[in-house]
Amino acid sequence: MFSKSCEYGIKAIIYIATKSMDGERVKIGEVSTKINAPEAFTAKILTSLIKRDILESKTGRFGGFLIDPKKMNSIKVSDIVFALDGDTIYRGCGLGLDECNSNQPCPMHDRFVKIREELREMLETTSIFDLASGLKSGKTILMR
Amino acid sequence: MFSKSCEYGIKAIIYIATKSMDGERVKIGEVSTKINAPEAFTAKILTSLIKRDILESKTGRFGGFLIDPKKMNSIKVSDIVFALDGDTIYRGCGLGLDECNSNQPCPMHDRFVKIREELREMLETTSIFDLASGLKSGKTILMR
DNA sequence: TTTATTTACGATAATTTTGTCGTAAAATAA
DNA sequence: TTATTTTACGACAAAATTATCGTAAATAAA
Repeated sequence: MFSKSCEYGIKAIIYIATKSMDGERVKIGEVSTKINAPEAFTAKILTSLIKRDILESKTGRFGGFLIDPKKMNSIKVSDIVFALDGDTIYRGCGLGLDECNSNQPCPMHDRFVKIREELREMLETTSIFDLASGLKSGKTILMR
Repeated sequence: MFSKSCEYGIKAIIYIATKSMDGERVKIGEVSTKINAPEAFTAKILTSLIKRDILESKTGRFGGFLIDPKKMNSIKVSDIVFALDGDTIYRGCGLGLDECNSNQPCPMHDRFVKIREELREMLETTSIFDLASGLKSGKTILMR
């Protein structure tokens, strides 16, 4: 479904958000440990999410990553997915045709549109706050 | 969503099915041309689908690929997807956790289950006959 | 049996994705 | 200013996916 980068990115953001709720910055080593992902790879992904304004960082002592709590409700999972995987998951043809629409549909077009729209709707209405709250309360986990 | 192999595999099966409806065998060159895929790669994919009993082939003159018309209703898209991509699309965690279920869910588990179940249902109820009929009647296309 | 045709198979290659490493740059405190 | 800590960045490496190629095996016609 999603690339590894995207899976790691979503998990990292959720984890950092729980910490930011308490006003704590997180260092990359802690993030990668908690989401069970390679440290350097995670760092690279976070850098690209910073460029998309999804989180902030600070270098140097007492530095680390954080997410502005005021933004947690407006940042949606779809924003992270779009930043890391682009929009093929919403817009692309399920069978890989360059152009596929209701005028010139691939054999699975109508069936796919239904699923994709639900997926898009789900990702666009699920906020970082929603997901971080579940993790913080212990209802959900990021690794087993 | 699906791997390239899977996209090619589904398209190839649909195309071969339309020909088999007319009792015609198809050669690999024609298949790859009609689905806009590399010939040798397509051949390899079809070989693995033959091993899964989804289609048949015959070597030599007047050889080629065919799908038993009697099977077209019982072969579902899910069978092709499972043969080529496995079952991670139905069973895997959206965030890549090795174990993720309602007892120990990832933050997106419940939301994902809903989408995945619909996807699974769709793939398991869509037959090769359904898709080949649409293509044969000109309602749908395999390349632009 | 010989020849022509077509798929089967295994080795190899190219590309993309995933992952690693070393060093630069920034921030802070002493 | 200097030392320490932490992210930023770019080059590089490994692994997985996608794609190609040569030859073997099968089939059938001549």
